[in-house]
Amino acid sequence: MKAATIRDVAERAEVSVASVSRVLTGAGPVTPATRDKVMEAVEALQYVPHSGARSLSTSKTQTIGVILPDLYGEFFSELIRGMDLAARSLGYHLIVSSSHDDAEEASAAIRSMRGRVDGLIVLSPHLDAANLATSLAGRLPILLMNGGAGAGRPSIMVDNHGGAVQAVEHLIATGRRRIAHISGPTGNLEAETRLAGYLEAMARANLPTTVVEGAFDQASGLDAGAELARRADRPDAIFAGNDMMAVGAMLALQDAGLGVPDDVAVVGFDDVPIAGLMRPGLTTLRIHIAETGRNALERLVRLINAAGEAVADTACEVVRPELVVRPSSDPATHAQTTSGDRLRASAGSSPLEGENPQ
Amino acid sequence: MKAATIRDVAERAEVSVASVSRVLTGAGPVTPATRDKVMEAVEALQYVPHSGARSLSTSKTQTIGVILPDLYGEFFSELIRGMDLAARSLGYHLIVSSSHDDAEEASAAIRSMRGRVDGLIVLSPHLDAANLATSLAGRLPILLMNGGAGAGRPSIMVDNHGGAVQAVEHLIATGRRRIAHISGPTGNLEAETRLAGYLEAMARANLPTTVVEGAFDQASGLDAGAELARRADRPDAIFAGNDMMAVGAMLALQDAGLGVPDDVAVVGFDDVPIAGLMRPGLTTLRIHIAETGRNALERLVRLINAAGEAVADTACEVVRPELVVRPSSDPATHAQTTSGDRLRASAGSSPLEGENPQ
DNA sequence: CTGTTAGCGCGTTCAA
DNA sequence: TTGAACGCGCTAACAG
Repeated sequence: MKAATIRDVAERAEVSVASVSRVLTGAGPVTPATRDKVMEAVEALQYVPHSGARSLSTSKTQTIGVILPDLYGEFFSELIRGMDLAARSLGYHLIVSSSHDDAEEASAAIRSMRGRVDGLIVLSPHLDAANLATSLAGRLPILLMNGGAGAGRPSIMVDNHGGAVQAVEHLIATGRRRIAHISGPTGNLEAETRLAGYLEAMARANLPTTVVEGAFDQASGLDAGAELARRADRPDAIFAGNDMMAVGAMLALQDAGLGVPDDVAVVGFDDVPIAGLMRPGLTTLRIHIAETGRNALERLVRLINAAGEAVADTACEVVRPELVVRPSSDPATHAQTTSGDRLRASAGSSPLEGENPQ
Repeated sequence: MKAATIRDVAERAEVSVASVSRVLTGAGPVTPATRDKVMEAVEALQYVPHSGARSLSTSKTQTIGVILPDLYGEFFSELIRGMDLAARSLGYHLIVSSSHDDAEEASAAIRSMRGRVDGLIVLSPHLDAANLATSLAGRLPILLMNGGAGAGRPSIMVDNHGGAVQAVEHLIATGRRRIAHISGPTGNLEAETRLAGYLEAMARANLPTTVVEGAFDQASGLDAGAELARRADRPDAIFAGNDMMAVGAMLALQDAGLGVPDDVAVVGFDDVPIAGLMRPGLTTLRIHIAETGRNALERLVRLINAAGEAVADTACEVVRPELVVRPSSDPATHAQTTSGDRLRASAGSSPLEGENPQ
């Protein structure tokens, strides 16, 4: 009744377990005759190697862990999709662990990964957690995507500052002056860097700043948008710290009877799929999210394969967001986007398209 | 340089490995004195138990595998989010494996899970794969969510037929008569059941049917919507097989200069987050996606814990979708939805809200 | 209460 | 080319 082991196969095939192992792993010399006997037994017994046991003896799990703060929203799901695609093609499995708000939880999650994964990708927007990660992981290869706190460690980060500056400069260039910012939560590195970029660009242009703190989700964007809409010195543009808040803000503005972009322009960050589906389409800073995920995973695998020797890869790779102008900030783009091309482009802009989705 | 093992800890603490194990697992009697010695050594050596090895000896991995066709779109990400939340609170890890278009790929994925997981949740809209799953899994507890092909197996399925009927009846009740359907891809069980529901409801009302096949993604919804908009006998309502296609169709209609819902009403299926964020808000059939995911995981864990004995759980749990009327099908709801309440409700309608999202 | 030992299932030397 | 034996790191019996 129990699942067959390598020993059962060996007995039935009347060979040693070593031969079975050699046949199944493809390594080592094997006579066609014994190979056939083994394969026959494997078929008959419906044998499938126990990957846990294999891992223990090879000390390779062919699994990589992904630690992230949450799984909510399109940003993370796109990222994971890219990672999963890469993992599949490289023969790796993906084990995800989310909902790590604070550093303590995150480090516990990291700890529980030992012996379960060959490497880790850590997305932690909290500085503390990032430090903990590097120390707790021991000799486990780690790739940081924590928003910039991975000095001297292999990492990938988005140029949040540069992106924010681009956003603000775009708004200024299109004639906006009272530009408000809906920031991400305090303590979040990405959020703080984007805020800093906004402040710097505004200062450089000698414009007054307005900041409302959000929480990187739609609801907080809605609240912030509503608040800004009520103000006496209502802004003529809003730069939100991410797309989800931008979407919320846009709805709040519309609900308040304000036109986007006529009364208020809106710019987001990330270019999640929904950004191109909103009406008006949301101007944003495009990160090829899925592709970035794929890239991260591939780099980690490279790191794993080079374990020990080449510690040369200690660089921080920077992803430069690209400004995508859509109607939410520029009425001039309205015309182009009345055809379906925009949606198609939006859906198919990444090399990593899903197949057969439901 | 290598990570410390239980033996290293035992040596340093001057006790046996058994005592170390007892302290760490909490099982078995231990003197406070030895406990302290062990803990000291654990601290000093930064020891973390090797979960792979532990799994091998306990034959429990504390990991469950999720096999799904794709990771694209909000449906799956929401589902996984719910599962992940439940897994965390139950002390389980989640290993996801997607992009299994055909039955062969899916069964390969299932096979590779042996020895790596304690149970499996399989979402396969292909009947073949479902059958394969049940046979390939061996003695591994399995929960099917494949759209209805899990006769006699623990499974959860959505009442796709009933949902489709609800959608059509709603459209008829609001005065629509030329109701077209954008179906999911042929061969997909969910798609076919929803189509059947549409056909049946239309036949019952003595109305002529129009069906355009889509692929459950936005792009195909866009194409289908454009085609329907061009037709001489343009429909006055579209029921799409899922929300993503409904969104695409809505954009195509708007791009064609048609008003939603004035010229054409649109209804989707699933109630993914974006449904409530579209303008107009999309009428749809709500499945509490994340909650369903959580429920699935909890049930599988129950199955795992009862392994062997109670094979009583062989039921097919049915999730009944609930019609959520939004402006895309009913202008009358416009008024209520100009306030932010709708968004908030949409974002917070599930008990499973994410925290600290980015 | 503690230590010794035998597996868990597999890969992998090392002789033969 | 093959097979016997060892070890991966840990838990769980069983003695002491």
